[in-house]
Amino acid sequence: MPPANRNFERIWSTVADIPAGCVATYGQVARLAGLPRHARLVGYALHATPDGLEIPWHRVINARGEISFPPGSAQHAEQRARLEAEGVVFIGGRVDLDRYGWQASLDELLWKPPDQV
DNA sequence: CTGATGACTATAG
DNA sequence: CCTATAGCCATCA
Repeated sequence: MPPANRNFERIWSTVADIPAGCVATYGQVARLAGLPRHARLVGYALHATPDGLEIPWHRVINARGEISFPPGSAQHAEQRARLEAEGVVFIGGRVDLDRYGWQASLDELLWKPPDQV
């Protein structure tokens, strides 16, 4: 169990707070998780998500509003399918972040387990 | 230990 | 729209 797992837990927790029908960028998740400038770590954390931990990973996309998986890959197709199932519309392979971007409310940010505050 | 890699971002030209 | 640069961190060879 690497010590870095603590950062990963924060990231997973933040991703879990993303409501259905919304999307968040890697940098946004990192910032809300208390890890600014660590967008890359978010991607790595999601990649290293342990089996059994179910989080809405598909609601995390890059800053351009596009899926970061290579087009044509199974993961890309699955992520897009999951988002579209939640009502997210893709235009030209991109999502309108102004419309679907998650804007965390104060309540959501404060809604964290005591040991993480 | 060192260097490369990755589901990244922001800024600048 | 593109490329180049720099920053950041965990993991792996």
